[in-house]
Amino acid sequence: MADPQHLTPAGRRVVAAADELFYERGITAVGVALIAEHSGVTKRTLYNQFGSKDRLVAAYLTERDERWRALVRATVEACDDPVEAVTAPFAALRTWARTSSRGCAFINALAELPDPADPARRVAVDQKVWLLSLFEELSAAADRPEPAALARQLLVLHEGALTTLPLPLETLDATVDLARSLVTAAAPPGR
Amino acid sequence: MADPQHLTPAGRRVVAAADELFYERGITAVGVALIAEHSGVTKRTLYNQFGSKDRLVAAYLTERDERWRALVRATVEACDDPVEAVTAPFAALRTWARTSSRGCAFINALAELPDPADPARRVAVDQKVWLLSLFEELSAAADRPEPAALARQLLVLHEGALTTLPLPLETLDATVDLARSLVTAAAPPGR
DNA sequence: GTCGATGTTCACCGATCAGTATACTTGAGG
DNA sequence: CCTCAAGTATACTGATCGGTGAACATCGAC
Repeated sequence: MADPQHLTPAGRRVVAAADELFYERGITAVGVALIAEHSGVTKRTLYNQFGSKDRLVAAYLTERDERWRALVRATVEACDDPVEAVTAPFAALRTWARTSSRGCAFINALAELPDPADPARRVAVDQKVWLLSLFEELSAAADRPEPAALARQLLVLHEGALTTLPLPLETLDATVDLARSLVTAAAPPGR
Repeated sequence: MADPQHLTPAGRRVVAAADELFYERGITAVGVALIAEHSGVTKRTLYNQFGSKDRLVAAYLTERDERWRALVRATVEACDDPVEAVTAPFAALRTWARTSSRGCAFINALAELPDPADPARRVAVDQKVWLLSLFEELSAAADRPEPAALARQLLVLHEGALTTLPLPLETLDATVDLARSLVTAAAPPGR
């Protein structure tokens, strides 16, 4: 049911409204009635499609995750240089930030949903694990030594830039520069 | 009213209960009745002391901020070497993380309280601004060139480590190492 | 000995919450 | 023509939410 391919047109509009409202105003603070209203759909239809608010939240995070991964993949594939590709997620972050001024939706979800059994937590944690292994793959492909350690550093930088986004501190450019220098400083071995 | 010095004994117990419950379970998810119960205080007393939930939230964040700043200051002052002192907030973070497995309370609060006029947002933003200028002061005192740029990098690293804390990724040690190398790599000028 | 601050007890308010019941409409496919 | 799925309209439930009113207890200070 979390698969947007299997959703009806009304279901897709519900997820779109949930995406905007949950992200902008917070998950707990937004009621299902408001989402139904914004998507031009009856509350009954919403429940026929998703069954519960928890599952709607999971669908919201899943859809956002898929959009984010698609953007990152496209940015990576647009890079000719494998060294440049390692920092492609940071370039994607700059694009992403234009419409996401409230920080990371997944970190925010973890903040609001402390229950370890909540299915939405899986989605959020999986996203970070995915990004970490992507950094590692890209580092290895760019012939960096110790790609795992570099990937950890890049992930922390990425999360730092993402979470300071709602703060008026303008940290994005400085972070991208630092990430680039970390990657280039980690020279290929045996030169 | 947010000053813990002016609080009555009952008021202090309320803040202590709010500190635990708001942080562990989220601000919106925890009702005032639950906080009153956990602090052994009547809901009436809670409202006599704080007036509204918003103000209690602000008091909770203020108290947590003061505790955090005191820890950082103590850690900084325990350093003999001014270069080592620049990364003292990261050492403090390691201590802090032992009791804070749910990430940064201030980032979490920003996630839950999207209203720009919310007084609690000021507290959260001010904390990050304070940390940024502390990094800058310490960098300047350690004779680093471009202390402002270094401070930005350190803040992003710090927030990255803090927000990945609830994730099972073990990023803290790697982050502290990277922070140290950034500080030592920024050699004093004119040597 | 009284007075004000601190706190308790407990009932109460209107609003909102997630979720459900029932009956009706619409439109495409066989 | 009929059927079935998708969706609408509306009213409803029980619980919980933040917040209030009013009367009473305790106790140190002047």
